[in-house]
Amino acid sequence: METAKLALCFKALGEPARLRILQLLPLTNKCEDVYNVSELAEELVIPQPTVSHHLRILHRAGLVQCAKMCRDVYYWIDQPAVDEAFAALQGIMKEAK
Amino acid sequence: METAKLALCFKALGEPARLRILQLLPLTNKCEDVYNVSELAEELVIPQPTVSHHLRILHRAGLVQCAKMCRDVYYWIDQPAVDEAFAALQGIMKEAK
DNA sequence: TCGACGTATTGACATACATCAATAGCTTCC
DNA sequence: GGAAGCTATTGATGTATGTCAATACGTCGA
Repeated sequence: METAKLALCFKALGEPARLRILQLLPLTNKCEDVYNVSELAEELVIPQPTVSHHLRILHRAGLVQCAKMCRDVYYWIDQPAVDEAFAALQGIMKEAK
Repeated sequence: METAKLALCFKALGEPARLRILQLLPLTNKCEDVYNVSELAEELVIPQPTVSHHLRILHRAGLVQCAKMCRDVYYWIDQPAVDEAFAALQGIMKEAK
């Protein structure tokens, strides 16, 4: 992974509001009883557009995926992508002699 | 680890310039032939104050340590701290049902 | 078709931050 | 003691970004 994309991943993770969102997202798309965006906003006591903004950043970083179901949009964590980011970081750090 | 400190770690990692610095830092403080700050700056073609600024951010996040040797200051990666940050992220993500 | 609901976008605003030049603080060497 | 070298700090500047209100867009149900 190039460093620009890797930095994008960590930048996405470097915001308390987005970490709070990740706390509420499922690790797969197979889960039932999952929050849609509005429910996330209500749960976090954060305006819905702000939550949508943060989800967009997480999605652009490739850390979460989403699917539209009827009127709702559901997001979930792309755990392999998270693992890959950390592996890339380890790779960068091990370049040192 | 509280989310505020965790976000600080990832914010520190979310900058290409700082990832480039990490590429040059050793994983322990036992290494020989290691760059001091000025040599890092020269190697990266980044002004020395800018490198110092980034090192400060990495240090405040707890991701690197430093030691003063004579006139030079040497920085190295605190790998246990990096691992701990990733473990904390995994813990946050696994809170989801 | 119209209204209600869920989500994304836009615009405005304040704050955070990366970057660099200048320079201050220390340490070492002559 | 003074010059040179290494690092950190300060100040200035432009850009990036988090936050929110307003609203547009799309979907569903009556």
